[in-house]
Amino acid sequence: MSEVAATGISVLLVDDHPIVRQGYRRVLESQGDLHVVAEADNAADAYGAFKTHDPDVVVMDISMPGASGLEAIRNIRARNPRARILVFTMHNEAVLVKAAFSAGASGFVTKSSAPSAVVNAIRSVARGERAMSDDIAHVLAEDSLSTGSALDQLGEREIEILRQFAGGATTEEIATHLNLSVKTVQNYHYLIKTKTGTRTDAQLVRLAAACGLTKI
Amino acid sequence: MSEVAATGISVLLVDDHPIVRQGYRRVLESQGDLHVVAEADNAADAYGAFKTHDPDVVVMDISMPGASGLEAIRNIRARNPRARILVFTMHNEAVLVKAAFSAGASGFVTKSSAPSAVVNAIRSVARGERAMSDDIAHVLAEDSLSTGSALDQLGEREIEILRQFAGGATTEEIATHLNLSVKTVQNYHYLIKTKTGTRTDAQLVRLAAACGLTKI
DNA sequence: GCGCGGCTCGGGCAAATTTCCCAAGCCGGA
DNA sequence: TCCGGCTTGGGAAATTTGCCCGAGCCGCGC
Repeated sequence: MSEVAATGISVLLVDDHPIVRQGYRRVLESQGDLHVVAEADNAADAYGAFKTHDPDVVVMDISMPGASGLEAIRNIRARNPRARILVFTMHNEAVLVKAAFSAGASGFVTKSSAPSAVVNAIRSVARGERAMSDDIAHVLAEDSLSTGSALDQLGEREIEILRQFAGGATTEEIATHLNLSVKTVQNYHYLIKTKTGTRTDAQLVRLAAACGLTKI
Repeated sequence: MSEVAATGISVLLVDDHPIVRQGYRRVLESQGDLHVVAEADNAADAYGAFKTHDPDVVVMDISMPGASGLEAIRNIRARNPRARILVFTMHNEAVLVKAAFSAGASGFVTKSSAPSAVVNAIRSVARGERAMSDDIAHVLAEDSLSTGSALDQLGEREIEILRQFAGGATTEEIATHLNLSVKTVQNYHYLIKTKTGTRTDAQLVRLAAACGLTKI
């Protein structure tokens, strides 16, 4: 997998939409140096295909049904820490980006990017570099100026409150469950949002779901 | 636009992701009889491109930022009632399908469909037939048998606002996107919650996700 | 031992949002 | 034509949020 220059770059495509995969395949293979050696439409198959084909780069949409794409990244990296994974998705939330990188992704490119940016990102991660699209860099820059870190920064209590909140409980219900004052739960709610850099309850729910804290 | 057999089928591609469009273009043009004559990444441009190129079929993802894709369908059909519009999206919620058809779409195909099903759907709508992918037919069938899902009671505007909200947008952002007052969006928010019987924003997000209105 | 920093718990208070009720315009169907 | 539903918003009370603060507890290093 290291002789990139001589053999071109082998790519594993992971996306849950068949025609999207086929479209990417054609775009990538028209480049000459990029070769799609396998496709997968879910996290489990992605892991299997990675074991079989050992591609230079995995291009993966992390918003797939079933298991979390982040989990797939973790699995692949656990098997081969040298694996290069380029996340390619329509989401551009800072928490997701950070979660992807900390899960072991080498790059993060949004589908809003120009096709040339995507293929360049693939080449970059194949060379072992980190890559991200301009909009993602912007999101992360904004985020680093305003907020702290993602879900790992949360304490036990905060995790528990976030779980119940994302599960649909009201502030009062959480307070009752945990024998806290409503005020305390409200403060935790606020603290969790600032810590995770989410501005909306909906984003918080999505984050919790993306991190496997709650299932939808 | 009627001499389809002699000249092939001209297609206008509407999707907000550049590389997705480029992928579709390659898939469609490899078919021989399909020719992509224009692309657009938003509703307004789609309408302009339709006026300019008068394509046989418009292949459109209705989940675009800004104006509703349903609105774009209506605009195009208002200009030319013989326009053939094939909705091509990842959403498979019955309310969305029904809304698209009542807005004037000729077909509805999900991105989960096999590429062959997509190109066949394009040929079908070009012949003036109605087309939908198997999963959409299944969803509609289920829907017609059920007592009504939670989202069935929602109007088009409510669906759009719910989608954006569940996607993480704030009330003000939604108001800006849709050119409404914040107050109106707030009222919709409240109305949606009462109609769906949810008491929490988190429950609303989960409902939207469960119905395929948004993905996590 | 002692301070430092972290988590946990909550008060306070202005600002913002939500909740609920209401009205008006528009449009399609009976 | 009238009724009902959708869409758009105003108004006012109720609630929550945003951000500040202090207190108790516990581990950790000096």
